[in-house]
Amino acid sequence: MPELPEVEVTRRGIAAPLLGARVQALWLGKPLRWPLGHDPAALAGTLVGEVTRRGKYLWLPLQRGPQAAGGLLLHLGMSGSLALRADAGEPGPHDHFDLRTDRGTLRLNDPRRFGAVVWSPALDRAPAATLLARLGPEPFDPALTSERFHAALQARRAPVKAVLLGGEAVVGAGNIYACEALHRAGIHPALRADRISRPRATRLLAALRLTLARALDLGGSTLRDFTDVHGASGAYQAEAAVYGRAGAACPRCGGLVRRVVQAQRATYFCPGCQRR
DNA sequence: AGTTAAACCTGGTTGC
DNA sequence: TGCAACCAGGTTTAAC
Repeated sequence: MPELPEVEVTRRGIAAPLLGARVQALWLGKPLRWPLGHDPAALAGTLVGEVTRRGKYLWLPLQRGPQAAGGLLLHLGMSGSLALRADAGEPGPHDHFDLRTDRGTLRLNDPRRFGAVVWSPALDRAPAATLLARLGPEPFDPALTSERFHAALQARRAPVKAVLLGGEAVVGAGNIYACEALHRAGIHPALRADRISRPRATRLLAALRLTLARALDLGGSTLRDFTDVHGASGAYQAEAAVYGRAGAACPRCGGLVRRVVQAQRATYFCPGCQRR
């Protein structure tokens, strides 16, 4: 699930209430993608700083008095979501991490356990820096110009859909928003990235930004598991033009939406208005 | 070097 | 109804 909009919706839900919260305890359930890499008890008494996001990762900095105490790098994987509650109760079968603070419990629910919570001494040091090293520019970074985006596409011979998922030209798009952005831009998902003209690259970047911004407005997409920190579902999936709509009519041209498989992932597109 | 497949894990849906 | 097969929002790691 969680693509950039869902992760950002989550960040917005926890940043203010957790700023300055005092950590009382960390609780770990079943193993996630990687071990925490730190003694949970050693983090009790630290204060949470400002939660930030990079790509689909969240960073919760911790400090002990004036001293930085590293932080937690979180990823929601395919099925993860975070909840923040004053009285969280006992963890359920798919709850695998709690950050218990004096402002409530931040709880990770992740049925598939592709998610991760990793302690790192700093955002720019291992292991956090290693995990973030390959990430391309943020989609809303003004420094990501259409020139730079086009240049990044020119460097890749893979299908543009796969390049969007790769996150090197730009981060944030997962399977839903890559399909939706390509549809909005009128670009065929199988088109080689290096065959995309400057004008079309400009159009694709704009389409991606519009798609992600719209999803943010709607609280993200909820296919099954995702909810924001208050338990609310996203609403974007209801207005998806192509994702998950194989055989249905394209809202723009009325053609039939097709489902194909690219790089082991389902791709939905409209052959009528997405051109090579 | 660069692209592709396999791996991690659980549960819901589909089809025989 | 039962059960096997397939599918799902991601990303690292290993293999061509």
